[in-house]
Amino acid sequence: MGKLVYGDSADKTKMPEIDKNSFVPIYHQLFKHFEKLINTGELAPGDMLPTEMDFSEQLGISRMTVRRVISELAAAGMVYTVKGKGTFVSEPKLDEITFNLNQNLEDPELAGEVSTNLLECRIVKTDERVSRRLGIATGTRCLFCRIVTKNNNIPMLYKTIYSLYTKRAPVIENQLKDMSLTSIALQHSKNNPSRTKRVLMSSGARYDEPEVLQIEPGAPVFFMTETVYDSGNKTIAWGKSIYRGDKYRFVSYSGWNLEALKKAEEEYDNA
Amino acid sequence: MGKLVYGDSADKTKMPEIDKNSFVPIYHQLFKHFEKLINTGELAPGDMLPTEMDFSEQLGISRMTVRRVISELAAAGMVYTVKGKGTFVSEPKLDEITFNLNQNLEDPELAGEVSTNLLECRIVKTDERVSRRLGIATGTRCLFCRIVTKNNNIPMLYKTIYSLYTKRAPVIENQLKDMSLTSIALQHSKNNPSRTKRVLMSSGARYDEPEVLQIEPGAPVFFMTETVYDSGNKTIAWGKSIYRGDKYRFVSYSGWNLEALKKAEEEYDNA
DNA sequence: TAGTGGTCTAGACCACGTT
DNA sequence: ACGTGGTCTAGACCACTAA
Repeated sequence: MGKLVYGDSADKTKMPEIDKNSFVPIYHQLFKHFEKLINTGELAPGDMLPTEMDFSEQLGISRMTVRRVISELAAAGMVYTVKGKGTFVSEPKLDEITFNLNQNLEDPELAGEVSTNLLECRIVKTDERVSRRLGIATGTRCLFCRIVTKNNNIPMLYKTIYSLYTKRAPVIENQLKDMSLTSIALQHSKNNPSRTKRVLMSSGARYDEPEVLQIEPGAPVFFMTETVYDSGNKTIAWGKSIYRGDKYRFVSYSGWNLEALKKAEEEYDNA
Repeated sequence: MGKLVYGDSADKTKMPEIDKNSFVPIYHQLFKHFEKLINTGELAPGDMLPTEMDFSEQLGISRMTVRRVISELAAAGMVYTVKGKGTFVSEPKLDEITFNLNQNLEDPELAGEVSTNLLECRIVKTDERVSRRLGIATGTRCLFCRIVTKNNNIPMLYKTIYSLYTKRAPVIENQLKDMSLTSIALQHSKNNPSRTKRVLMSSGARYDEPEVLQIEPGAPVFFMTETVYDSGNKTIAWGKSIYRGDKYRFVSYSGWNLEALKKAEEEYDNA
């Protein structure tokens, strides 16, 4: 790896220009400077950054301000610090594979008229099978719904949900549009949801799924279960979602910690 | 939501005890204090925290130290700040669904003897189809491999990869064990990988997949493509992975206190 | 011993929201 | 006018690394 010490004789030329009177905070100017150097490869993985004192002295800014920049770069995964040695450029994390489901629901491919059909919605007393899933006594009152989401009138997603019905709030069909299991649980259970667990599987369409989603039996689908817990670790809702395999795909990008970068930018934009 | 202002008359009783002489940094003690209050629900979403000055004065610590704690809580998503108003406890983000693939590869369910079989591995000149995928000229030299990963001698995962072969490094079979596409690209391409894109789909086994994975044609599988780019946005490797649907499942937790949830489940599973 | 990052202080001034 | 968080300073002392 490069042992290029970015400082040495080239100090002054490599130092960024900081406008202290700008409405843009100093730490943000410095952050952008390093973000660019690292992304363009001018600073390669393994390279050492100038020391905090170098920056402080040569730019005429406080060491604490320099430290803020470095800690934000570290949070973004772009650099790491070693006590007693210095600050170094990280290797990009290429094997961190995380698929975000929410992004996908707003996929441009899915843009168009989105509609939600409530196929069934009623209060049921749980049978043994559902009771076991929810970890509650058989015969407990539950809200039971089956919902299909369509895009340009093509069925895309089929949800079946069970939620404790301890609040006895009225069930309003309009409110169920785009409703997630957590918001349904929030509306109908006295216990507020505080945690969820989701399991994603690959499966073939079965039972009533082919008919509802208008696909062949056995056609590829994503099968996801959701379990919603309250703060006491009690299950208050359970649901399954069937995503048409020919319509949904999950995308993951990795490299530099893009989320942290986005966050930092959003925070700045909001401020 | 709760409008309980945690401060007011109860200030002193609610203030944490800080040991300034502890080897544990003050900011870490304070962070743990709030993490606990928020996880146990003593501080509920919407509640306002004491002001930075309150802490600074009543605990006898610097405001900058208090600010560090708050910024770390904010980075963890537990609180948010509003300029001119105060610091407030966030709602847990229950609908942030992210499936992490790496966790899953170390799934306890998959524990056992893991072996990697190299079905095929040679240098090829790319045909038109592969060239288009890699965005390179037809006939470019590429490393081509087909790998199957077995667990207790049961095939679980079937990978096919293409990587630019510009480095002409020797291909050592031992090194291919547990090798990701990015590390193969790193070894055999002169251009260092800097970004990857992955697409996850639900599919049915086809082509030679049923035979390799010892499953029925059409059986549910996760189908994932990976594309590796260098810093100039050029593709340097491409691969597809077929995960047996009956063996792999992706789990996602969201909300507060994820560690506690996992623990509780493990205890339940063991019981 | 000299240099590095890690923690912490006690102020300063500012922009913003509420009263 | 006042209180809030946001930015920034100019120091201090510490623990760790390396020569």
